[in-house]
Amino acid sequence: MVFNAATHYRVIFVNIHDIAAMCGVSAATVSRVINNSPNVSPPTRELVLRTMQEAEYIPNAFASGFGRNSMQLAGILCRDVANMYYANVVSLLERELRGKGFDSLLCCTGRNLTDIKERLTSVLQKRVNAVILVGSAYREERDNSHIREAAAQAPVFMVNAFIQTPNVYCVYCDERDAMKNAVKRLFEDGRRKILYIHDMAKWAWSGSQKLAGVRDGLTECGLTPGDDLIQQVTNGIDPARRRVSDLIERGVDFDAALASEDLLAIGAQKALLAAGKDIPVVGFNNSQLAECATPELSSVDNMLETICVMSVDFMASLLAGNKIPQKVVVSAELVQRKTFRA
Amino acid sequence: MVFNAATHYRVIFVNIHDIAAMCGVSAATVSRVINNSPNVSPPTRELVLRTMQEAEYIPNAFASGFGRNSMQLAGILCRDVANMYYANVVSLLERELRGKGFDSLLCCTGRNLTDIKERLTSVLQKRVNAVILVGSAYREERDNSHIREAAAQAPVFMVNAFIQTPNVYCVYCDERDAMKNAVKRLFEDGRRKILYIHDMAKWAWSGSQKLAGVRDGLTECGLTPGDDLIQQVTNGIDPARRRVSDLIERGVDFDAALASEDLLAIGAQKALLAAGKDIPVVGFNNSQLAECATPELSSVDNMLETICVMSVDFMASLLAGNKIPQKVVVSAELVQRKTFRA
DNA sequence: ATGAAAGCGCTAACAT
DNA sequence: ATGTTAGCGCTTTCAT
Repeated sequence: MVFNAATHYRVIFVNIHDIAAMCGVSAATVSRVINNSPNVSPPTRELVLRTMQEAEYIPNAFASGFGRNSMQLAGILCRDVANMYYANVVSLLERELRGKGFDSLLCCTGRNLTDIKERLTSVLQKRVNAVILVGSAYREERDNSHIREAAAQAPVFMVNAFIQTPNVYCVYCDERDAMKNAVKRLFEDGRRKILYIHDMAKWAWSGSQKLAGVRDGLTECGLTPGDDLIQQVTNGIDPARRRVSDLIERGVDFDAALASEDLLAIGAQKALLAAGKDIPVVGFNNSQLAECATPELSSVDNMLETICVMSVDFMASLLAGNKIPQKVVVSAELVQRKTFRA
Repeated sequence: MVFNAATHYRVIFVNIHDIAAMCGVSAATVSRVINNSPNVSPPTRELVLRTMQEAEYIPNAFASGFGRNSMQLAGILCRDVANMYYANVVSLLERELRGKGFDSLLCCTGRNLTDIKERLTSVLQKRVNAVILVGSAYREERDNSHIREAAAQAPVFMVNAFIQTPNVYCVYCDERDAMKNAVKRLFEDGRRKILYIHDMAKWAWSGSQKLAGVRDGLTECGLTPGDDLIQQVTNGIDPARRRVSDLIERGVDFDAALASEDLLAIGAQKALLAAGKDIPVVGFNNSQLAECATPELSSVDNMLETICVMSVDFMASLLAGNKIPQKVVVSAELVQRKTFRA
């Protein structure tokens, strides 16, 4: 038994040997009962079970994991769960992982590379069965050696990002294609001057994919991507609103607004509303924010649920010794609400 | 060394003895270096450090925790991180915990009591140093024995909920008082028919606190809480919107709307906007949704950051052997935006 | 069906 | 300053 005797509370842990002693059997037998091995006689099992109950015995999961060399743990890294997008992903991943018997070690890294590396190490020290990297923020522009090194210790799964390197597996949404299609839908609706507003930081792979998609779309429609109509702002409702207001004031001409994130679309929407300008607005992520907007925002759904379910399925499959694809790409879908109907 | 040899990837774990052998020292010395004990000669430390680097040695955190009988882990339970409110709390808790050297085991339980109990056990099996219960959803109306039992294994911290029982520590916002004050502010603004819209499920302590606060406020202002003006709906924008539309259609008279959650306030706001009815609207939680609304929603801030920081500080303090209060209550604050200025 | 014993990777006395 | 040794709680051969 272990007495955890901090000054103001006291906890007694009874262990497998205590139970064994109480039952007059060996620890091995108790272990067999816990892991319901068939090789235990019904009466013995019965006795052990009852004793465990009475003694309020709780098996130590890590000791057990220690013995069998698997902590049944996945490390989930994201920039910040307070961000709705990541919160959604984490929620889905946790649910799927639990369904397969894995616990989730959550780690919010921020965007600082030094911190990220440190957190990666921290997670690997817990001997997680896999590390799951959420979002394209973990893909550095040039040097991804930290990910390669992590992958040397445990399989790495990237949710909505892609890096080609051994033991790293990626499931992501084709955001480039999604943006191209959004532009085309707006074009088909008769729009010829489409404003694209984004918050792409230089290092963001996802951001550059979306931007490329917008350019693809414009080109395919025979439009020229004017500099005025591709606007970069810092993330947030207000920066987007201010920028769009500015554009309107300056007399910049546009007949639709497309954004790289719902939050930005909402900012744009607010500016348009204030100016009495009624044109289509399309966001991205199809988050709850889109429904909160008035009028409700049309938004590109990047299939988070599908992606998360697949990622965890693949993880389990890999851990079970199967071969899995290094890369899976799923297509997005435009969810049409009030601000744009094709 | 341990070879993790699933079919399609291979991982080699080098352990403390490998390093010791490579350096020609004992494992104890390596351990000392890892935990930077002063009792190691500079050259030896140097050698060990270099060797660890070269061998890409990553200490096993759980083995170490095993040895010192503390996993440096906290279990965070919430209904669902996809909910912005919980996401916020989890984010804050994780940040604070990490700052104090604790990892976060995240567990989304849903609202089913059987599931909750199972998850509680699951978390306790990981020998967490503390379990943190987020939200009042964990306080059952009558039987809280599962929490008491958990508290027998590890200190339990409740974020924004309260149960009086040994080894359970609670930090929460005085939502009753907050609601009372919100009502009074609306009264002072000249409002006499205040609609309160909430989604209180019977078991929700937080919900009943808020409702009581509304009643307190009405009473103190000499108003009678008419049944028509206290409306319960299921959570979500649409239910709230529909209900408020109904009320307006039925000619129910009210001159302000107060809600138990921002989401409901947004629903109410949409109905009011559609009906061209311009009256104050006040939400609760001061979530990002409040800023997304148009016009921006005034909302009661329940001091999440303060609460989370205090909770983790207390946890660390308790684990360090100090005495901490079983209950701390903080007051809320009305954040004024477009929909209501006192 | 059950037990004995070694070992998982590390820490923490206790020696020296 | 360094090594030796005995655990931490459980799993897992290998016997019986």
